[in-house]
Amino acid sequence: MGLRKLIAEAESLLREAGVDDPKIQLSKNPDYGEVSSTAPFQLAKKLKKDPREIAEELAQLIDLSKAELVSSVEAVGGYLNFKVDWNKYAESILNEIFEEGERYGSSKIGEGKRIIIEHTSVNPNKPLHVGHARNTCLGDTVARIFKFLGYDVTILNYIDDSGTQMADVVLGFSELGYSLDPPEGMRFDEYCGDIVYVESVKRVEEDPILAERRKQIVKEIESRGGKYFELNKVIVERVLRDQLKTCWRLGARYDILNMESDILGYRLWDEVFEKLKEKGAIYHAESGPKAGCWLLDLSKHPVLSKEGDEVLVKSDGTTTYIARDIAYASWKLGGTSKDFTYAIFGKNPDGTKIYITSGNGDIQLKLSKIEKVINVIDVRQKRPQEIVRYALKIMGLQSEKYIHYAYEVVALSRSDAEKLGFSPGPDQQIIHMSGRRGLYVKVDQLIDMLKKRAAEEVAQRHPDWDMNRIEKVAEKIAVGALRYSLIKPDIDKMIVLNTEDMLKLEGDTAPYLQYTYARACRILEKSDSQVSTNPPGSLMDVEKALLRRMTFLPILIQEFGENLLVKPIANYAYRLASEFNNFYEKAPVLHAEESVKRFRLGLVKAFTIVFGNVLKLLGIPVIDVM
RNA sequence: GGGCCCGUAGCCUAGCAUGGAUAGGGCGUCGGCCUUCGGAGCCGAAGGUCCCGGGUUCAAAUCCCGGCGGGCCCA
Repeated sequence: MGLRKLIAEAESLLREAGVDDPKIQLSKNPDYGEVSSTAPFQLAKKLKKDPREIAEELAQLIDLSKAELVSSVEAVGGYLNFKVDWNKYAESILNEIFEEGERYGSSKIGEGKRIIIEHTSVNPNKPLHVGHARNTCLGDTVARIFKFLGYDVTILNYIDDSGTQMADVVLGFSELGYSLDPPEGMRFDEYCGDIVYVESVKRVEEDPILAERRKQIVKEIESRGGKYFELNKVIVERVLRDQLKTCWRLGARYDILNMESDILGYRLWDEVFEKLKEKGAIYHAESGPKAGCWLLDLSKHPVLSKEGDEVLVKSDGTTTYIARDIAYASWKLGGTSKDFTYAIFGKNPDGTKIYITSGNGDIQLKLSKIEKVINVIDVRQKRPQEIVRYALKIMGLQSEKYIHYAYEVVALSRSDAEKLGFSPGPDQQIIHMSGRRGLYVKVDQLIDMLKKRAAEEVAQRHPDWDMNRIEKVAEKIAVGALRYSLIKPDIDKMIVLNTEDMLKLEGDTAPYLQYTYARACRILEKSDSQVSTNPPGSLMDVEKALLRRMTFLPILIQEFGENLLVKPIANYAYRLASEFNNFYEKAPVLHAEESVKRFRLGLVKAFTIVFGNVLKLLGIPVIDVM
């Protein structure tokens, strides 16, 4: 146990010296030791003394005779800085890493508990664009980390197969003469989204007769019968199968596909409706513009009360999107007596089964011991998600477990919008993507661009490689690059897509991380010496820095359990790679004297373990040779 | 009109939740390092009113209040 042991030791030393609740922090600068305490500042107030004096006194009081890792405590300007015996500390860190291996950084905190994560959830009428990819990559990464924390993770993908967006494409195929066969070389999801959907939307806007026809189609799809319903089913499945190819390419996987039509079909809403009525949370409007509708009473909500009540059932008896979402959310929390039945839709690349809700299915799945339900949905859905949560609370469900994992959208830069044929206004710095207008950059399109760029680099470095090998590596580089650039920024910040910048493979990018890993592999490959965890003498600064960084991982992962943030881990990956490259530059391994060489090989080996774990958590493909 | 989020060098960004010692990086610019483990690398330089103004505190990029600018949601 490296860092955690050190912190525990420093705490206990301070406690023995009489500090009740010693605060320990990581030192910012190696000159201040490994960990420090600001306890003297806290005590200064109570004791009405100079913190510098208190620090001095505490430093004197601390008894180091029982300390294992701490070698000295120094008082500097009111701080207490703990320095370690680096030879012991290094050995302790390396031993822990080698003992834990692939599990290094993981935990058992989630054992016996389930986390449900819904992500992706793209309407099945178009291909995925980069905005969707942010959702998928975030959701998939969150899932990977929860799994590492020991949780049972179930991944849902919600498929809205029965809205106006479906009627648009059904109309295109049935009334506007589009064939169900895409043009040569084009995938069905792209054909459907890029051509049929965009054209259909345009025509409906221009032609009231088509608009009327579309309304009929929506109704028929909801009624679950008739030729439009059947046609819609075909389209949904074909698009969905194509969309999943993109998701898999990004490294994501799914357990269950929840069809919106089945939420209707299984009448989950009826039960929820009765419950809400019982609780007096909904009422039937008798007059006014919303006469005939059933509304959710929001008057007691601290914020939403200012915006009026929310319609759940329209005057024609159909449910709103939010109503269905409340029903679906109740199911996720185990709050409905009815449950879906499933059929098998297919398999993930890792061989695990993907289930799909189905009226004809005979498979039952019981999702129990639910700890959290995480819904990865962009920030524009904040209000509706809050309404859902409020309704759950009224129904007596554990709404605090229902989490809207909100992230900002991906927008287009001026130059990318222009490339797509859009003319931005003079002051328009960002342009929002739009499926309806066909204004978006597709995920596969972007990965392919990255791949081409990466392949050029690989080919240059390995003139002896055949195309197949180059392509394989280039694909991994491209996917890593995209995932990293979508995961790394703060979820509260909009990403303005700039494909030119994105094609760079240097600096703070995934290829840099992958390259660093490959470099470390070369060293291990070229050596046949024994690996040692025992430092032969005093350590170089770059060795200490690398060890220090490696020992942060377990605490970092533990913190994820509290803040659910992926960004700090992406950031950590970069720092760790950077420390390794510094080490690589300044501390020769293979050409060092034997005992030094063995220890450094230990460092390199440990690095590949820790770094490999981190890359896997982030879904960045690990490459031995690139 | 109401609510939410963002604002750190030319550009992008870390740090903000849990206040602490000289605000870290990356791109770009300029200058170095391949007869030692892969130069997708490393080192150095220039570049900062941490949006503005108050407040809390021994201590504020970080917490609180009020503005400004941008984005979003609702009406």
